[in-house]
Amino acid sequence: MAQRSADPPKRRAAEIIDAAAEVFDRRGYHGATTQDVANVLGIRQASLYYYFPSKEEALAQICERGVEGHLERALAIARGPEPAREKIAALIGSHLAPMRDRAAYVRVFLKERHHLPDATRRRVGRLARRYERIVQEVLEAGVAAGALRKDLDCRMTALAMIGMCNAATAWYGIEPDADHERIVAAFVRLALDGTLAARTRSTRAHR
Amino acid sequence: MAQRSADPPKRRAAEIIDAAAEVFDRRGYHGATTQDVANVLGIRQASLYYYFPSKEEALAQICERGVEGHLERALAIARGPEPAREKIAALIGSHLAPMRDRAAYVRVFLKERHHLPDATRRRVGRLARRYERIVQEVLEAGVAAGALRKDLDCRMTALAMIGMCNAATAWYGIEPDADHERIVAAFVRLALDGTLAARTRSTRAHR
Amino acid sequence: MAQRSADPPKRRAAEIIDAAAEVFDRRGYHGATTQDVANVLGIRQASLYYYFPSKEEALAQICERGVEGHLERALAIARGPEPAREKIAALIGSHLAPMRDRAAYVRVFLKERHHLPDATRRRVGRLARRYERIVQEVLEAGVAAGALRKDLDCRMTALAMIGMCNAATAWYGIEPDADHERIVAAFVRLALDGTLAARTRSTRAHR
Amino acid sequence: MAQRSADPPKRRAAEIIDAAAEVFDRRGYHGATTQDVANVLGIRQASLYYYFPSKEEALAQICERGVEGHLERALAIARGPEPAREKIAALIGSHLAPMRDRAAYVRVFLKERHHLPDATRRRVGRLARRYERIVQEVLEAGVAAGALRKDLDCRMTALAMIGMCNAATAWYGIEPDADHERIVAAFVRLALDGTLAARTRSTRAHR
DNA sequence: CATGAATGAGCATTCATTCAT
DNA sequence: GATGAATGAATGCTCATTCAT
Repeated sequence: MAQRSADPPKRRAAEIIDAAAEVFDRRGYHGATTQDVANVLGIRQASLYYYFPSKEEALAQICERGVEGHLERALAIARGPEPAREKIAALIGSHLAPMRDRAAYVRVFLKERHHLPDATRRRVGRLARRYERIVQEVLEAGVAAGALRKDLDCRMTALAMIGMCNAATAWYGIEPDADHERIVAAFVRLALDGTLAARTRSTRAHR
Repeated sequence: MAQRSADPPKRRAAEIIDAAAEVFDRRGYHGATTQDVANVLGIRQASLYYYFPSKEEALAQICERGVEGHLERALAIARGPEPAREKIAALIGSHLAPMRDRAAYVRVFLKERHHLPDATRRRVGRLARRYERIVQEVLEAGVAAGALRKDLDCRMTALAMIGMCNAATAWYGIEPDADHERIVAAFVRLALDGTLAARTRSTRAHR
Repeated sequence: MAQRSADPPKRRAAEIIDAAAEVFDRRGYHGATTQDVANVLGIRQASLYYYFPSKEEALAQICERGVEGHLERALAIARGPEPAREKIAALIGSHLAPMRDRAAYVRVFLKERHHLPDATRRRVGRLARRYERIVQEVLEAGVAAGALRKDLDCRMTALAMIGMCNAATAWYGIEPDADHERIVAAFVRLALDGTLAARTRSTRAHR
Repeated sequence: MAQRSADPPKRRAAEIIDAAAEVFDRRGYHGATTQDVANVLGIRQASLYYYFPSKEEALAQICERGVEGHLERALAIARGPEPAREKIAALIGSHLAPMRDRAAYVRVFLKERHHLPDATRRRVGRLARRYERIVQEVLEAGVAAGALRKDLDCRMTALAMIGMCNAATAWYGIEPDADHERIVAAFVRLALDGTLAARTRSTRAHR
C-alpha cells in the first residue's frame, strides 16, 4: 500500500516517447512510421495520439530530453575553480554522461534535430552555439593561464572535441569492450596529451 | 583533343546525382522527395527516371562517390615507410580531403548510409570496419615503434580520430574562417600533441 | 407540486442537446466533432455518451425540436375561419416564431436534415411537402375567394414565401436593428402587397 | 484534324471540379470524401491530386465559379436607366440565371461557403454584403422616385428577395413543372405586386 | 530526351464509439 | 454520472514509380 500509482498518466506517456526515441534512432525521423512505434509498444497506431499530439511534437520532446541539462552542466564546469586540465576532462565526461541512460534520445537529437519545426530548430541551434563557445572559452582561459599550449587553435579544438564526443554516440554501446569509463578515459587522454610519446613531442607548430 | 560531344549522357547524369546529393544532404534521404531534386534541376520529376532507376539507387551512387578512394588512400598511407606521426597527419588529411570537392556526397554517406538496401549497407559496414582497423593498426605500430605513448588506447583513439573528422563535415564550409588547412592543422595537432602545455603534461595515465 | 429533484437527468440532457445544436449550427453536422460539443459543456468527450447514444441520434433530436409544432400550427391556421390575408400573415408569423427561442435548432434542421439516416430523412421530407401544400392551399383558397390575385401562381408563391422565411434564419439575430416584429411585418407586407406603389401596380400579368 | 486537342489540361481539370461540385452539393463539403469524387469520375482518389492541390482549394474554386459575375451583373442593372420595377425584375432574373448551367456550383456556394479558409470566407462575406446593399439601394431609389411604396422597409425587403431566390436553389430543377421562366415570373410578380387582389390591397401599413 | 497523366501503397492524423472503473 | 484509455475505420494527402507519347 505504501507507495504506488504514483503517476500512471506520465508513466505511460514516457514509455511511448521511449519507444519513439528508439524507433527514430533506428530508422531516422522520416524513415520511421508511427506504425513502427506502435508495433514496439504492442498497441494500435491510433492509440499513440492519445498521448502525444503529433509525430513532430514527439521528436521535439525527444530532442529536448536528449540535451536536458547539457548546457547547464557545461556552464557549471566552466565556472568552477579547477585548472583547465580538469575542466576539459569534466566537460568530456559531462558530454558523454547522458549516453548511459538516454542513448537513443541523444542520438535522435544529434541526427534528427534538423527536422524540428523552424522555431524549435533555431532555438536549439542557438543553444548549440552557446555550448561550443563555453568549451572554447575554457580552452582560451587555459591558454591564458599557461596550462594549455600557447599556439592552441581554441575554436577548432573545441569543435574537434565536441565532434569526437558526438561521433562516439554512433558506436557507444555497440563497440565491444568499450565501457563508459574506457571511452571517457581515452578521449580525455587524447584531448589532453595527444598520441605522441614524450620525447617525440612536436613542441612547435606541426608542419 | 577535339572534346566535342564527348559524353553528354554521363555529363547530365552527373548533374542529376549532384542535385540529389545536395538535396539528400539538406533534407535527409527520407525527408527529400524526388520532386525536390527535380526542382533544383528545373526539370519534371518524371524526367529523373531517365537517368537513374530509383531513389535508392541514387543514394547508393552518392554514397559510393562519397567514400571513393577513401580506403585505398588510407591503405597507401598505412603501408608507407613514414613514421607514425606523419602517417597520422596524412590520414587526417586524407580523411578530410574529399570535403573540398564532394562535401555533399561525404555528408550523405555519413548520415544516410543506414538507409541503403541491406546488402549494400552491410558491404559498406565492412569497409568502414576495415578503415577503422587500418587507422588502429597505424597507431599500434606507432606504439610498438616507440613513437606513440605506450599506454595509448589504440582502438578508442582510432575511433575518436575518425569521429572527430567525420563530425567536422557537419560544419565544414559553414564555420567562418575555418579553411581546409586550418582545420587539418588543428586536428593533426590535437591528435598528436593534445592541448596541454609542455610542462603540464601528464606523463602518466590521467587519473 | 413539490418539484423536488423532478427531472435532473432530463435537465442535463437538454443542456447537452443545446450545446450540440449550437455546435452543429456553427460548424455543420459533419464539420462538428463530439469533442467540440464536449468543449462547450466543459466535460469529457466520452461523457456525452451517457446522454445520447450517437451523434446521429443527437442530430435527429435537434431536427425534431427544430420543427416541433410547425406543421400543427400551420394546419390550425389553414383551417381557421380568417380571410386569406390574415392566414398568410399568421403563417409567416408562425413560421418564424421558433426562431425566438430555438434558433440553433431551426437552423440545424434546415441545413443538416439531409444527413439524417435514410428513414428519418424521408419522413421529414414528407412533412415538409405536406407543409408546402398547406401553404399552397391557403393561397388557392384565397384566389378562389377572390381575396388574392386571380393569376397567382400558388405553387411557386408558396415555395417563395417558405423560402423567404427559411432564408431569414441565416441572418436572424445577426442583422442589426432587425427585431422579430420588424422582420415579420416586412415579410408579411411583401407577401401581401409587393413593393410597387399603388398607382404603378401591374394588375395584369407582368411582362 | 481540324480542331482538336484544344486545351486538354484545362478540360480535364474542369471535369474534376464539376464532379467535386456535384458531390459537395449532394453530401456537403465535410460529408463528402475525395473518394466519392474519384468514384464519380471513375479514377483513383490519388489521381485527383494531380489536378487540384487540396479539397479546400477545390471548394474555393467551386464557390468562386458559383458567384462569378453575380455582383457585376447586379451592379450593371442597378446603374442602368430603367425604372425600379424593371430593375427588380432584372435582379431576380440575374440572381437565378446561373442556376441554368451551374446549379451545383451555386448550391455549394450557398451551403458550404462557411467552410472556406478564413481569409477567403471573409472576402466572400464582404462581397455578399455589397450585393445586399446594391439590391437595397435599388429599392430605396425606387421609393424616392415614387415607383415603390413609400413605407417600404427596403433593408428587410432586399434580404427577403435575396433569400427567396437563394432558397429556390434548393428545389430548382427538382420541383415538377417549375421551369426557369415560371419561377422567375412568379418571383418577380410576388416581389412587385404581392398576392392580394387589386381591390383588397392594404395601402397602409399592415396591422 | 522529356513529360503529362496516372496510380498503388502508404502515412500521419481524426473521430465516433466503447468499456472498465 | 463521468472519465481515462484505447481503438477501428476512415480521411486527406504524399510520393516513388510507370508508361504512352
